[in-house]
Amino acid sequence: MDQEFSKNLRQWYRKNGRKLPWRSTKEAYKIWLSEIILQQTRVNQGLPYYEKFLENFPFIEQLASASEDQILRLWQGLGYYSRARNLHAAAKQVLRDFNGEFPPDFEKLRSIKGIGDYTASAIASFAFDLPHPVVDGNVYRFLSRFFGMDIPIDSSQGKKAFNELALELMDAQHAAEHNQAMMEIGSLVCKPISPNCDECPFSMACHAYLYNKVSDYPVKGKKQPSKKRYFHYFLVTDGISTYIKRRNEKDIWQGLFELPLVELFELSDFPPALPEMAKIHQPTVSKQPIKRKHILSHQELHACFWKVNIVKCLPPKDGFLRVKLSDLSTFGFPQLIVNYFEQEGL
DNA sequence: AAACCGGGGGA
DNA sequence: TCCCCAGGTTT
Repeated sequence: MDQEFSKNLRQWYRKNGRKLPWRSTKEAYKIWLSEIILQQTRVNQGLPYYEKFLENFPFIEQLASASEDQILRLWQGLGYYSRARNLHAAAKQVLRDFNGEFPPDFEKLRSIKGIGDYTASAIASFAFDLPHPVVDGNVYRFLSRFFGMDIPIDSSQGKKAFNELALELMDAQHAAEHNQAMMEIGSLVCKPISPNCDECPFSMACHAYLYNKVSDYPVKGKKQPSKKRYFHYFLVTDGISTYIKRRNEKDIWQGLFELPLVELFELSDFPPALPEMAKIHQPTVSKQPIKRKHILSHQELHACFWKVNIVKCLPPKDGFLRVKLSDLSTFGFPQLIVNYFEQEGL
């Protein structure tokens, strides 16, 4: 334990830290909710979702008794939808196994769906003041630069090394404030690009700063190239209803809904075979599709949206749902399709 | 250990 | 364009 380091850090934090809603509570439920939402998500992007979820589910009982579809609908647009499915499972798990209260115990927290090392440490420290160090992207970067860590942060050995380092630096008497401060200085000062070393209280002892190698840290492993995929979506409608289907495969957007889809292996400017339900009543296919490129972190999606007008939407089959156009907003869709609906005025 | 899983914003 | 974000689960 390095009390001097932590003392300086926390002093900086008390003066410069942001006031955020989840920092002004000790309720484990609210802290947990914020941590799940903020996984791989910027504060400004997650903030409205945090408010929205708390309005709909002030207590964990209400979240647990909600439908997964309702949760996915509220999560729409935030990405990494397994977080939403795990959120629901975790709420039920806490009710069943822990009587509705998050346990003040790292290993028990760690056993809850969607809670890994970081989130378990965050809840343990923020809600219960237990001395577990949080190591998120901000902390990796700050420690990596300050100590000149040459081990990749995304390797198993790297994670272990940074965890041990963060534990040594922690003042166990001030776990919550120390952890908030570690992340905050990484976020506000020790930024990925052009960090504010001039105003950093630790620059005079920072390895990367002293050797003018700030941009060399943190060291990371290789990144995988993104794959291209080609989607043709069909809005089959009689002006009143259309067809949608839930994605259940082990693939992107699991649990969300989408339009009838034909996926091709290469770019094509004309529609492939129409979906089954569009082949009746002399379908009128739009001459030109609406094209959209949608970038995920690991995939590049090229989508064509074809509008198919038919006389009447017959009852669905093959797992499709027939829904009113005016009810589309009650289902959770990927952002790619939400954007298309908006362009169509739906 | 490596692959997979979204969407947005800043430089 | 590329990088990164209050990471976790699956293979």
